[in-house]
Amino acid sequence: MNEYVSNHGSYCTISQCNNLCFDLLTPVEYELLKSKMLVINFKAGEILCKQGSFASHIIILREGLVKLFMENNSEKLVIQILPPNNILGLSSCFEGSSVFYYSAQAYMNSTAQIIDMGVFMSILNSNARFASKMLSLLAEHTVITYGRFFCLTQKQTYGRFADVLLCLANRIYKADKFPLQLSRKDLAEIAGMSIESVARILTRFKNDALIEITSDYVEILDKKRLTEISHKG
Amino acid sequence: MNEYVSNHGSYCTISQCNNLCFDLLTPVEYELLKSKMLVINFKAGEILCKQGSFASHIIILREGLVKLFMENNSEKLVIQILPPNNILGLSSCFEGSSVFYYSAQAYMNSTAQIIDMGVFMSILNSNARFASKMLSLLAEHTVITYGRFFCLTQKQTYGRFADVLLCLANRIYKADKFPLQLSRKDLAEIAGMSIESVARILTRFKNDALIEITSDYVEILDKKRLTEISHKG
DNA sequence: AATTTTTTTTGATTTATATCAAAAATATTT
DNA sequence: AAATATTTTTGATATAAATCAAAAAAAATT
Repeated sequence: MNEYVSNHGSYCTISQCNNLCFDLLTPVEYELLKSKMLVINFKAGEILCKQGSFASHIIILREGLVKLFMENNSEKLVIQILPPNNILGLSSCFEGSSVFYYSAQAYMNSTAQIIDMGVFMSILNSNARFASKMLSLLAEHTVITYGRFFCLTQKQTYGRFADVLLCLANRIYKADKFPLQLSRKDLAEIAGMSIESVARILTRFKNDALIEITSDYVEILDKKRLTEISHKG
Repeated sequence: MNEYVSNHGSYCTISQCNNLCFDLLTPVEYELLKSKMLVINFKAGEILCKQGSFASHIIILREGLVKLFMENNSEKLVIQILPPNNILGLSSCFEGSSVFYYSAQAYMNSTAQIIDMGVFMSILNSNARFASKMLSLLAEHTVITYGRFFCLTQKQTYGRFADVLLCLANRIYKADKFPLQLSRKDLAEIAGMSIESVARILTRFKNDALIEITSDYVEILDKKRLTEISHKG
């Protein structure tokens, strides 16, 4: 089995684009960017950008935790969960496009830098290394989306949920024991299943001593078996 | 309902990145690129690139039809169907990455230009407008993947299959009557369902006078209702 | 502290769709 | 043209997971 396949799980939800490389900008470009940049605080539950609305800016999440999702009248799909130091809106950077293709909502109080799209695009068109870096970030993000796409379409509930737990531990909280800031509803949404299924899987994982879960934290007890479950699907 | 949501169907499978903008290159860059470029013919069924293998090149499909897919031991997910004049491998263009994250296989005899990844990356790092254009192409591709992700995870079989038919008509063949070059197995794979489900849906659509299908062509008779089915899911 | 509201868990039922099995149709080979 | 192999269709059954319903637990409000 090749390395990538065996890593589907860890590619599942979280981007690792931490280095945003404003150091690639010239002083003039940096000043220009700063002059068109705002810092905004979002409260838990607030919307950072809305699917279908005019993509007038690029957003860099600096603190907090955010979900990207698509929705229509009845359905909702979480595309990705974004920890701090990730950029949001790159997929709207193409000619003829001027809208966001997903919404972003804060799970908790969050801080973001908001950069004017026009300025961002003009810098892209003048600074090759910066543009390359942004291509690189979008590529990385896209690969993560592929992994999640595979996970949600090919694996069944236990495998999907094992993936979610591993992602939370490995990518978001970077610890095997982490605070439980997400509700069963949030988890269900991320894992693409019903709330009841989440409850059932949690009880099962708990009984099998794979995890410990209380009202305020989760601890992964048997990462090896959880990874096996993720791979089996 | 916003415009994007109502367009999920048409975003479902096919990229429209036709203009590849080698005209953005300087003469020197163009010569360099050409010197490191090969043209290769692939027979139906042949593999253009293999998931997990070293991404030593960027591929531009010039003729034919290709599917991009991810697979593990037992499962297979078609990420996208690529008509001619599309670029393949941009998602491997990031630092630290050197592998393809999907495989590509030709549905029919196809022709592709193969460009050395090192040369491609070095041009990206020196030509801002070219790099911007590539970012733009990847962004467009990513948005299409989002649409397909939504389709495959949120819609059920009839909606998904209506989407596939509409995509074939609108994006690939650009006609309501088109040759049936894909087997039921191919269609099932694209729509993410079993072959038997495809057969059942086709009989149903035929009986309801939505389409006409023979051994060598498909004709869409009622695009409006098919679109409704796609939207309802 | 008692009451109300919300969230979570558990059990029973339903449903969409896969799988299994076999027949029919089509394509390929002899 | 006949025989064989493959693909497609149709029907019956199985299954994973959603939905429905209600109880239990936790959180919020009075």
